Amino acid sequence: MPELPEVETVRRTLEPAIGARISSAWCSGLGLHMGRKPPLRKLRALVGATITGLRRHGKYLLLDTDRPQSILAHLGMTGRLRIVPASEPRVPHTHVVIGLGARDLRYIDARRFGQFDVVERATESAHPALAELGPDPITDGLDPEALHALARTKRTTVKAFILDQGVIAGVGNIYASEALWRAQLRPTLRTHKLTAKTTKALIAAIQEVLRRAIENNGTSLRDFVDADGSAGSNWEYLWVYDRLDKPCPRCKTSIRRAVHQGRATYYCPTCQAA
DNA sequence: ATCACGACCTGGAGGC
DNA sequence: TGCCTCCAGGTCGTGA
Repeated sequence: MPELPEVETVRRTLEPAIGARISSAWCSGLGLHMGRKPPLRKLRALVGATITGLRRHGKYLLLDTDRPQSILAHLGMTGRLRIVPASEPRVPHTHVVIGLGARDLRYIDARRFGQFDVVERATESAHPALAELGPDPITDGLDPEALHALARTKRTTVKAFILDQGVIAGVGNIYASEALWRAQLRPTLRTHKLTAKTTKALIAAIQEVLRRAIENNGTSLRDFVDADGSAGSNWEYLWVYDRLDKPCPRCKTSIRRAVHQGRATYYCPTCQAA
């Protein structure tokens, strides 16, 4: 579900939690991604700490505290972070509850593909989840020459390339299709065929697609909501994703769907010819 | 070493 | 109504 724009939307709607003091911690006891359980003892050790900031890198969210530790969260496919009154009943699949006085910060994740951890800020860049991440296209920017050089060393497709979190952090399956349509590149194009010019166009397309989605508070195709429970509106603005047989907004050809590496890809067979 | 695939989970949608 | 199959925004380990 959540790609960079959705995580950024969550980050922004969590900002009212800055300044709040952690009053309690609870976990369901069930494992999340790879069966790993959120670290209840480390979370309980943060009782009394104050939340001082919220950062995002790619699809990862970091909640900083006034201690040397930060809380690391990844929403997987169905993860949600919500701020709700502490009196509100827990919905099914609630896996972490961090009490903030009268409010709770709750992590809810039906499929349990998400991640939740406590990290030492001083060494966070060595954390397995963060160590291999590429640059964040919004906060770090993307260097055309570096990306072009990397593309030339690979034999994979351009779609797999931009989905690789070690290359670019934050692009997921929806925005990969959208960015490739915007850049007019065939998803199956091999990366070593990218030129300096098409690499630049690809970077511009990725950034435009992500920025536009952030402006629209993310894409809610099925069940994405922000920390206040609101759905994003970017689904209204998708050019190709989930638009099988609908007209291409550029040339009116029917949008096609193909499966690459087990993931659905939507594209225009006419104007994504390169 | 690189790349593509299946597995990990649950729920919703659609067909019969 | 109910059962069955398929599909889903992510990531990792496996085996080719």
